Amino acid sequence: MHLRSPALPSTEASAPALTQSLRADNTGCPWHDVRAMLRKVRLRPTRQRMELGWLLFSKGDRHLTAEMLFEEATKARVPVSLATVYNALNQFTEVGLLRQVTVDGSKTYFDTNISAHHHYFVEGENVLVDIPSTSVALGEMPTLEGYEIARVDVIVRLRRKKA
Amino acid sequence: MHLRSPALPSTEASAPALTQSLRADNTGCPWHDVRAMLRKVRLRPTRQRMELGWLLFSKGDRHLTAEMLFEEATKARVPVSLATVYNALNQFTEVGLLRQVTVDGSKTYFDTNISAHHHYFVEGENVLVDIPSTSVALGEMPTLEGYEIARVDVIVRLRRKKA
DNA sequence: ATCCTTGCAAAACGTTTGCACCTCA
DNA sequence: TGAGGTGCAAACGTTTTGCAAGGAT
Repeated sequence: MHLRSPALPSTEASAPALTQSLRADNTGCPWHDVRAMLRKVRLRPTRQRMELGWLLFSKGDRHLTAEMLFEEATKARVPVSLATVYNALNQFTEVGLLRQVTVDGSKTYFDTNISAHHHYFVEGENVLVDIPSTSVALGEMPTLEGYEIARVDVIVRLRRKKA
Repeated sequence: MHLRSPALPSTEASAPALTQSLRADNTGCPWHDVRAMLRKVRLRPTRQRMELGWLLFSKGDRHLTAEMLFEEATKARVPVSLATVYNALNQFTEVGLLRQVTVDGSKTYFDTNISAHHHYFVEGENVLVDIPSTSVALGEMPTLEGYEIARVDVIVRLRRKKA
């Protein structure tokens, strides 16, 4: 899975996520960055979290499932168990380093881009692509009394146009 | 689960879904309606599908999981297996009588309101509430070349405001 | 020294499927 | 009667958890 369509803009080529918000202090040394990042959110900089953090945040904005990250770690000869990948992803999400994107109920995607934005989801290919937040104008959103808006998720489901 | 908050508008009180689109031919006799509905979509009007259709569509717009519908059937002394509930919900969705709403990856909700609209999701309570389509103004939506928009899902996540 | 994290395997969860029996047209 | 639906239990894929061993401060 995770086929990248030629028609889709590259989502992996934007500015490294390490330079964003919580993940500031970019000095050019990735190891230092991930360590600083982990310190900032009060997670012990263990070898596994460092490696996973590096895999996640050194390549721009990404949309990964636990399985994808696990495979990537395996290919990169980073010894880590799947359970630890799940743990790390959940912990990173809890402290706001990642954002969960729910798209079809079967798989959970984690987005390294934690700024306000929405998503294309390409049906059949199961690829998530960011929509720049400026492209979507949400009108005023009526809130229910006693409640406040925690987040607004917009998913634009695309299908390949038939010629 | 499925707690209904007093602050939320009743979602079960709108016009019976049976009167909508595919589910037209409302003559006031529910059994006749469900039977007609099933005939229209070429599904055999078996006892289970009739009962489930009745439970689903005779109470206005609803957001149910398979488990919820199964419980409801059980309480109503309708003998049906969970597998059959899943089958029926999936078949109803395939033929356009229901719409699936994915909200958090763990459970799949089925919405009896198949017209264009979006949802509130109340965190913690796990309740879905329709947002009238007129309340949300989506700006122009850039499509990717070679693709067309299949659907746009908007989920406004609400949390209880702390006093 | 203490608490936290890891890895593994097993459990949990929602959902789907295989198959014998039943039922609707 | 025959295509198709049902029920049960077992299989499934994803995610979580319990626990013993290892690592961080």
